[in-house]
Amino acid sequence: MESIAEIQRSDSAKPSTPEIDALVREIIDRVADKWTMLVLEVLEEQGTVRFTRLGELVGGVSQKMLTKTLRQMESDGLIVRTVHPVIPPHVDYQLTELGRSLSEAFCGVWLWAEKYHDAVFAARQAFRQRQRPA
Amino acid sequence: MESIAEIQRSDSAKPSTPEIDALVREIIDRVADKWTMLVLEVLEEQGTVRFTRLGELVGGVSQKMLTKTLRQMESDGLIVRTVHPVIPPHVDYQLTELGRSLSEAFCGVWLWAEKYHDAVFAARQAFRQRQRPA
DNA sequence: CTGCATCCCAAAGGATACTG
DNA sequence: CAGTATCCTTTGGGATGCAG
Repeated sequence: MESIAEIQRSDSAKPSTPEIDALVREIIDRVADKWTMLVLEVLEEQGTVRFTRLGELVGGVSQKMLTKTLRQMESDGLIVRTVHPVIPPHVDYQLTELGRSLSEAFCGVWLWAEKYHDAVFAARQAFRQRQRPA
Repeated sequence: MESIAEIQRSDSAKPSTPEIDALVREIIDRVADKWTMLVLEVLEEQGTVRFTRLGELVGGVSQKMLTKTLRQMESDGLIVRTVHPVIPPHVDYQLTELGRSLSEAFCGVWLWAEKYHDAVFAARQAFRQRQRPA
């Protein structure tokens, strides 16, 4: 197993073996999802939330995608889904410890967006100008 | 319609006005993109990289999506695109200060993925078991 | 109320061929 | 080399109807 491949990159900042890299990639792909992040944020702020309310708070999500996203997050261990066997049905969602940790990790991006959105919009405008030189 | 709904959120941890919220949402939508994050990471680690090499390092990206992603990132002020007018053409990309700051912000998610990917996979397996009770 | 199933359309994305 | 243009497949996502 000790091939040359492992030795030659001892200066790498991250000790990413190809296999770990693939795993991490898989997670990033999954997690770098619009609805996942928004649901995560809502649950972080609101605690325990019911299905319909969650859809309202997220905003602009179809119930189809909401269901899909929630199932996926549940499968990934980010949230717990609790069904109260009453009529009418009552289902609520909340973050797991894992979910909270991801929310915290993503917080940096959120703060970045809050801090630099105007810089981004300015850059876009400048870019458009550059593309249209009369 | 709702009457009290607007007043009751003065205790929110984040001072998000509806307008800022929409802007931030827009940025998150844009930035919570698979290829954007991967390109960002490659450029963070490698510094200045050429088009083809970038595609190789990112891995699994079609040149169509790579081009699209790069254009978008350039427009958003995350990267600079430098064209060297030689034959054959030589174009390289590097992060701007803004791009580096986003990379840093996203670093938390990266570390999260590295730390918890096995927890996620375990959760998935447990979930599958739960769904197949005989 | 919560969601699954279906139909259907629009957008994302891959493969390939071609150009400066 | 660094794209653009084209075609085609996959996925996203809205609408509706229905069940528990």
